[in-house]
Amino acid sequence: MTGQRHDLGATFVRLSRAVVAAEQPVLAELGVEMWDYVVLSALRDGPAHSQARLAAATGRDTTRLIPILDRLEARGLLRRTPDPADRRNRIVELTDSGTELTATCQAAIRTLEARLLAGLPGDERTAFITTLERLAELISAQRGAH
Amino acid sequence: MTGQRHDLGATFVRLSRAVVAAEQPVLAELGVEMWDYVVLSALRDGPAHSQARLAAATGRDTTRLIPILDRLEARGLLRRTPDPADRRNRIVELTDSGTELTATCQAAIRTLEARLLAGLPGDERTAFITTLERLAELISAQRGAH
DNA sequence: TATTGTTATACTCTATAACTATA
DNA sequence: TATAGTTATAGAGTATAACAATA
Repeated sequence: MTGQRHDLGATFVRLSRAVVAAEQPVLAELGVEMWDYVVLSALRDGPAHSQARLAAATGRDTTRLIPILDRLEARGLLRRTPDPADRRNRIVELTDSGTELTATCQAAIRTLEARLLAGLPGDERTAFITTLERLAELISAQRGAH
Repeated sequence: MTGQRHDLGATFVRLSRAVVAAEQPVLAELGVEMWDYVVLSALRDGPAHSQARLAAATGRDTTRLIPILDRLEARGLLRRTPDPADRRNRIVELTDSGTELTATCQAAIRTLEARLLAGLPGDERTAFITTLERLAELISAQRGAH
């Protein structure tokens, strides 16, 4: 008997919805949808060697990823080039303008998050973030082992 | 610059999906879907004075709630009775068998959650849960004030 | 007339299954 | 033949609008 008041899952879902709802207008002002941002962020640290890998990294399947990539490519934010080593694969990478927009978005998101977390004392906040990240990895690992 | 590695929203969404995915088979074994469980849980502490309130409490709108209530009522897990004071309203409450099943589900969910959290040291775990609940309330309040 | 619950319709999102090209 | 990407179709989930009962 832990005295937990709510279910963990319900609380996570509730928080997710609240945070996403708060983030959407911030991104919309930059002309970016939530899933655009997820894809751009996934490419921030370097190109994806195939669309399949990018889909796995972002939690979408390949078919749902395509219209997003189409849109972002049409806006000149990323490039899809066939991999010379295996021309079935498309290497996906940010353009300069994509890198710039991604940084702008991320800064805006971080500012918002700081505001959302402002009600927590500083040390509690950092401890929370640390545990949260650790838990996300732990649970992902458990699922992987299913 | 906080040194956060991932976006808060992305981490919450990732965790939500992982936890829900883990919970679904546990509930399915009891013949309960996720949204059934959300509704049953909302009624655990007492009847809802109208379906509209129940919808708000569970984050569904009234139209989406109805088929769920139909199903649970047909299974004899809850009752919808017109409020004598205003017969437009339906009071929704668990039957005895609904109360029993809800308790069984909740116990199963709590067991699963304990397993998911088992990788965290005890004191870190309780601190995390405390902050999580507090943050959920904080952010809900901020949204309410929009 | 306004509101609760209900039903019916339309729309969006997601998943499944074919199709093209490379290997 | 197998795989990456793409396109097309079908299905589930969600939202919008009309309807009946009550106030």
